[in-house]
Amino acid sequence: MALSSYLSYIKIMKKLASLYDRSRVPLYIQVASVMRQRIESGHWAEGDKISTLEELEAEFAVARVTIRQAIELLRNEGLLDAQQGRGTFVSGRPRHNRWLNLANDFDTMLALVKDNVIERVHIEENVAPPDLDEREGKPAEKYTFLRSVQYNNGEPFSVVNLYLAQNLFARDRKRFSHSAALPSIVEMQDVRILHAYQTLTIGVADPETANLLKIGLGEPTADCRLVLIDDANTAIYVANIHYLKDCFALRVDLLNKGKVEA
Amino acid sequence: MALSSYLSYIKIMKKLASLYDRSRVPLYIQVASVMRQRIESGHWAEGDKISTLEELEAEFAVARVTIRQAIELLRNEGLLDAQQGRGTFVSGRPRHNRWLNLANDFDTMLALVKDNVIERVHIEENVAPPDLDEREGKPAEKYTFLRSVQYNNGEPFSVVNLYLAQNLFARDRKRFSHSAALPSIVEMQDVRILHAYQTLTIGVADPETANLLKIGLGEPTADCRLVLIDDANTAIYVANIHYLKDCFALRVDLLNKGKVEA
DNA sequence: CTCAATTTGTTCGTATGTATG
DNA sequence: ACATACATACGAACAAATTGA
Repeated sequence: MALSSYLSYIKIMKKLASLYDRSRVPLYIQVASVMRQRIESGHWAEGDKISTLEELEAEFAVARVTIRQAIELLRNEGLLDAQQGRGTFVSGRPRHNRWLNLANDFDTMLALVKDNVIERVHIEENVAPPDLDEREGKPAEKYTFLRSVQYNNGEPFSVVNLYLAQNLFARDRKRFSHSAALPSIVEMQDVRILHAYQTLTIGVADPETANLLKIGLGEPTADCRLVLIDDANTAIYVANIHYLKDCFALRVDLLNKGKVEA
Repeated sequence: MALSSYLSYIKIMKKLASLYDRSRVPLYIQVASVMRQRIESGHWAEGDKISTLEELEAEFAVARVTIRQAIELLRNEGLLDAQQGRGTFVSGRPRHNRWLNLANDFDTMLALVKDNVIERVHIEENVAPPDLDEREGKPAEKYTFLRSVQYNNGEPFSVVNLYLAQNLFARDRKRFSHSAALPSIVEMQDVRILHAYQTLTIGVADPETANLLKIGLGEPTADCRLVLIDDANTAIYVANIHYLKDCFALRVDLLNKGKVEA
């Protein structure tokens, strides 16, 4: 059966060439993500008529029904409005979520943390040290592990997993248990912070984080690791912070030596 | 049929309570993402025996087959090795990709860009200005649009979409067409850059970006926008850069006023 | 007003993928 | 491994609404 095997070859090649082996996420969701981005960025402005189904089919190289599924998703989000015979229109813009400007110097970071509404969801004393990079100083003997959730307008936007040197925690259990740790540490006159290493990467939500932030497992998050080193080269504060991917931006004027713009 | 409607109610509630309505990404992929993260972060170290299927079923609250699908994915990536009767073991770690440290001040940015291997994939002169934020100065009359791809070890890791003021481009077409624009601009003695606004966010790959970076549509990327403002408050350089999510980190010592660590 | 072109909406059949128990 | 249910995706045909000539 030369013909049929040739046909199945075509079919397989088509499959391989498709976008599908690169991500395995349902196609209509991928398409919807891109369209959502176009609306959010203003590339498709509110009130605009977007491309026709036929054009979108061609652009994304998918079937009509798949485009319609994507549009249906965005309709439910209130972003699109499809009208038979007329076209599909942009009916709204996702609420602007980039209200949080991440800190880029210590003072800004402090100011940012001070206003945080936090909820401690877990505290455990005398735990073993977290893994540390070679540049991140030496571990203290014991730590207290604190997990908290930050809220903005009642919505969770970040989860903090903090290892705080046990001796520091013991100095003011009450305060550390109920409010942000950073200001408390800074106020301690005898604690000298020599370094505050911050590392920002893109990660994925593990089950706990996903639950606390109310997002799906494996969805991307902005992961910020903050390590404070004291004058004995001890990592007294090791925080892994997971931010919702949409809630923040990191704005800097590179010519202004790290000063953060408002 | 009171019973059957009750049963379907149960079914629906179970569905709603599941992780599924939060992300719609196939469950086994979500599970695989989390397990991949654990390996990458060292939480599951190479050679370790990971939890049994039963434990994983319980932890993720999914069926056994779903766990096995996730494990199968990671087996194909060479990260896991399942042996009947013995258990499942970590057999490798995803290649360490965080080789790129994003710049946080102008000089570092320049140094970083100078070594870039770029490939221009598109050039178009005399295009209309891009959308500008109110803080991003005034647009020039015309721009040249340049799209390029950056490579590291033959692998693409970022796509740059650059709007360069037309008059600047015209001053050295050849050089701008084949190498990074930033150094060329800095060398122009009569061009004074007053601001270099950088904004980092998490975005999603549109079709062009996905193709150039060889990733799936809608996968997360790190989006860096860089706008240079000259002494006439004109945005002479507007770049939207999409980085692969895994290739970079942004490391800063917050106490060292924006200086970037090596 | 009618006609034709355009555009979205609906449906069928088929194949494959996902998830449970 | 199996049986079941439902989701995803394609292609194609047809229906219904809108627009403008």
